[in-house]
Amino acid sequence: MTKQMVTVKCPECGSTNLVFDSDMGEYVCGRCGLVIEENIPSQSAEWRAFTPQERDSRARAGTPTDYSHYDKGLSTVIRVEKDAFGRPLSPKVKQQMWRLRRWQTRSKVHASQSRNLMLAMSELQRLSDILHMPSSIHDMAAIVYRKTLNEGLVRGRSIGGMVAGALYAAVRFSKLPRTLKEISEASQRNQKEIARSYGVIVRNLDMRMPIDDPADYVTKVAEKAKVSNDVEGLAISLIGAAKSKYATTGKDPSGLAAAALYLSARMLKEKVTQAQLAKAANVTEVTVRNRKRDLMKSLDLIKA
DNA sequence: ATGGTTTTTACTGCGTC
DNA sequence: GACGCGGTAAAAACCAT
Repeated sequence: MTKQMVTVKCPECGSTNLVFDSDMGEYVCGRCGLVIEENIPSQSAEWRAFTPQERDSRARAGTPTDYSHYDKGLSTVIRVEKDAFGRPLSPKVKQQMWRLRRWQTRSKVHASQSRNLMLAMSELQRLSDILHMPSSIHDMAAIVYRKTLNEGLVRGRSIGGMVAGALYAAVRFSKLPRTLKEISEASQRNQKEIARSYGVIVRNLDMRMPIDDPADYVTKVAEKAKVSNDVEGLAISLIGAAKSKYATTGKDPSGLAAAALYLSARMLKEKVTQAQLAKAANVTEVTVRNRKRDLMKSLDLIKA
């Protein structure tokens, strides 16, 4: 087993003491023990295996790998002193065995947590697939979830809700223009529950969330409504201007994005109807109009 | 629970193609 | 006449207290 230091920071505890374990093909944080797998392929298992045999019989080519794999497939007792034939082990191997056993006992002690994680991770995978989440977000959500589990925050709350909350936290943290609504539709829970989970996570894990910027939503809405890049660019600068003039707080960011796009399109003589933009932004035409009025007022725009 | 804020629903009038 | 646009009033949804 070769070990080498790497320069990456542990996403969980910030320690730079990450160790690469080539046998397992994963990084392990020297301080908190978090396991991080390199290059997680975005493949999911659409089945759940409850026994190793079941897993083998249903597996596709290639193992679904994922550092969130709940128990690393360890299900046997690891002996430290002797090998399978009763012969004593060399010191080097012995050391390996200790290490393995530490992991194993750890996962045994936390058997219920492992079970929980397994369920949670397959749910997370499901959501990520539906929502086409980038793998970086998926990973981050997994880490967040692990953390909430360790803090005992899941107790008394539904796993699915907490998973969705963790995912939303990852999304918000990375300033991705995804709404709570989208996530709640993918998971089959109401928004309130997920919002509550999200709140619990943010509060207890001390996550500092960047305020969500309407400009981030412009891209998304623009794409959906199929407007040109010129319009999109103008809309972003419009929002930037409005932001510096107090006019954007407390309003639905996607509505604002839609309004900015509408104004920009009109200035550049591109034809897009309010209805199209409203639909793309998942708001009403009325909201688009209201935001448009706000924008015009705060930016002293004359009608074009 | 309550009150304040924002979004939605529903409806109306105006201009244009 | 249908369509896009602008507005309003009232209901509904949301949020903090």
